[in-house]
Amino acid sequence: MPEGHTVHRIAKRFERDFQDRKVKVLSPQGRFTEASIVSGKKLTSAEAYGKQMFLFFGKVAIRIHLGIYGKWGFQSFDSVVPEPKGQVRARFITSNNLADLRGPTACEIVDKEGFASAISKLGPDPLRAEKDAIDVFARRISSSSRSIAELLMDQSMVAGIGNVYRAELLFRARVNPLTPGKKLPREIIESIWLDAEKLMPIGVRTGLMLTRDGYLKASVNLDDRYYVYKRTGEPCRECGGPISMKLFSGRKLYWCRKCQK
DNA sequence: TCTGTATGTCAAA
DNA sequence: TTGACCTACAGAC
Repeated sequence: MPEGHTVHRIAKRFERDFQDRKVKVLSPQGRFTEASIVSGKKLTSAEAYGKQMFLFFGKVAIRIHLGIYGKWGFQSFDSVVPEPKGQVRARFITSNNLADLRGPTACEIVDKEGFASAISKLGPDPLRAEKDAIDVFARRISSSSRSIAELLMDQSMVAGIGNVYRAELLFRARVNPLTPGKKLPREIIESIWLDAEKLMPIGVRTGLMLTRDGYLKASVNLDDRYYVYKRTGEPCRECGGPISMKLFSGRKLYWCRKCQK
């Protein structure tokens, strides 16, 4: 489930189970030919920036982007390392833990410059609580004539939001997704940012994108966790009208025409 | 066994 | 704007 919260969650897991340990790095599938460059070295840190994760082995890092298919699998073991199943691009092994990476868009070694270059392309990340982030976000949004729906998916505007959080944040703000950024009042833009800062940590904590009010109550059925995402034609939870969907910039955009005018 | 789908990004047309 | 990338899985035949 690769929006930003997933990547931050994975980075925490690497900190817990792999950091400060010597890690064997392999590529069972064979396509991560650079694995040997860092294999056997100590993992010094694991950092998430938006949808990208950097595993640092001293001066160099592995940059990983899950893309749309990418997934991680974790296992603990006592003595015998389990055989890899399916297409494992990269495998990380300590004495008792392993992590398998499948189907990433990016898995490559970067040096300090490569790391700097990658993060320089990103806007502020609501999960990194950077100072002034809300101002940077508001300034960028309000200086663009592109729609807010496009802008929220643009990683140079804000890092870590994807198609699900986009749909849900815009519904929660009752904003029409096609509104140009520069037409949005400043307080609405700021409220979207603050809402992302509120929702995304819940995603990190639970591993689920829980976006409805009351989301943390045990009584909420997981099938009912979204307001609009993937609910085409179903009744809006607020007004009862049908949820709309259209392909917009190649991605499915969901919204309620009545609530999000 | 085959088809469709997915929380993403990039390059080519 | 479209296709390519690339993996697993659900559901239809």
